Amino acid sequence: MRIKALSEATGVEIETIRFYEKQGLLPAPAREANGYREYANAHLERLAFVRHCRALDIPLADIKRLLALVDAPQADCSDVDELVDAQLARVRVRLKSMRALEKQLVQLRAQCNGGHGQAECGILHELVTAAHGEACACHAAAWDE
Amino acid sequence: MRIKALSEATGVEIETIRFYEKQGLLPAPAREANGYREYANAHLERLAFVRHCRALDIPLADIKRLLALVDAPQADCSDVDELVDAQLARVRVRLKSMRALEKQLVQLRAQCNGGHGQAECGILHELVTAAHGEACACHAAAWDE
DNA sequence: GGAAACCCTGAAGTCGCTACAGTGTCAAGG
DNA sequence: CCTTGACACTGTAGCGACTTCAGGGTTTCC
Repeated sequence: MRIKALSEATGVEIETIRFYEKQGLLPAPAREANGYREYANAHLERLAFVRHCRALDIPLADIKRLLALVDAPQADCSDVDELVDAQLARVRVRLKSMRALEKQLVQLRAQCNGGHGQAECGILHELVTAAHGEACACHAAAWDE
Repeated sequence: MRIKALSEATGVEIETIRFYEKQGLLPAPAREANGYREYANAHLERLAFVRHCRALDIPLADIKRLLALVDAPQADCSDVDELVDAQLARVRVRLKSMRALEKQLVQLRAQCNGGHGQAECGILHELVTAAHGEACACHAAAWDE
């Protein structure tokens, strides 16, 4: 199949497919006489694998390592373990901060009680004073000048 | 105060401060005779505002708009509303996908039951077959070579 | 034979920093 | 006087994972 067919079969944009090839995540396919790429099913599977990993937010470098392990006949796969653990840890850290973030935004949003045209916008006011508070509290220095 | 004092007062790295200036988020300060930047309290407050917004993961372009609104005498601030809503929506989308992500990773992690040296790594197997399933199910085309 | 749809390459742009290279300034210590 | 060290400056390149663009070539259909 040609690149467009592969793109449609996997839902991956054409540019991204070429990008993966350049990055060594997808083996360079055979070429037709005119130079067009010609993909086989193996490419489709490998691309699907890459995308599945990306959906798990695994970085490209790590996916490369995983691919090497998939290809390896009988390698010790404790690396895979580690990699997934590391990924899970990263995700949990971000999850935590995103939850905090949502909470703050909800609170902020509540500041605006429809008083739009007014001199003082609740949200802006909140943002400014919160920022001010942080600057003072966290690093109590340099207030002279 | 000089750039280092500002950096310490706000916890923002020096390079980042200069970067914000270049991006137009922080007004260019006065210079000493030797060319060193000389910041006033207004800069500190503005920088704190920017960082507070960044902590809310608001993109720099949006912060720029917020700053314009802070400066505007009596602008209609329904823009602020919209902006915060958009930000909240973005955060919630990401939060949702991160939660799904965590779940998948936990499940994946459970596949590995200590069988490291074996021919089949549970995790790798799972990744490969899951990817395969996706490619078939979602876009049932192009399966003829 | 002309237009539309597809394909190619290589380079640059995105975002929000971070790091570097190369240089200049200034106060304190030997 | 000279050196060391901390601080400052500019401009540019790098990160990750794409996306977009410029400037072409090919195929197919009418």
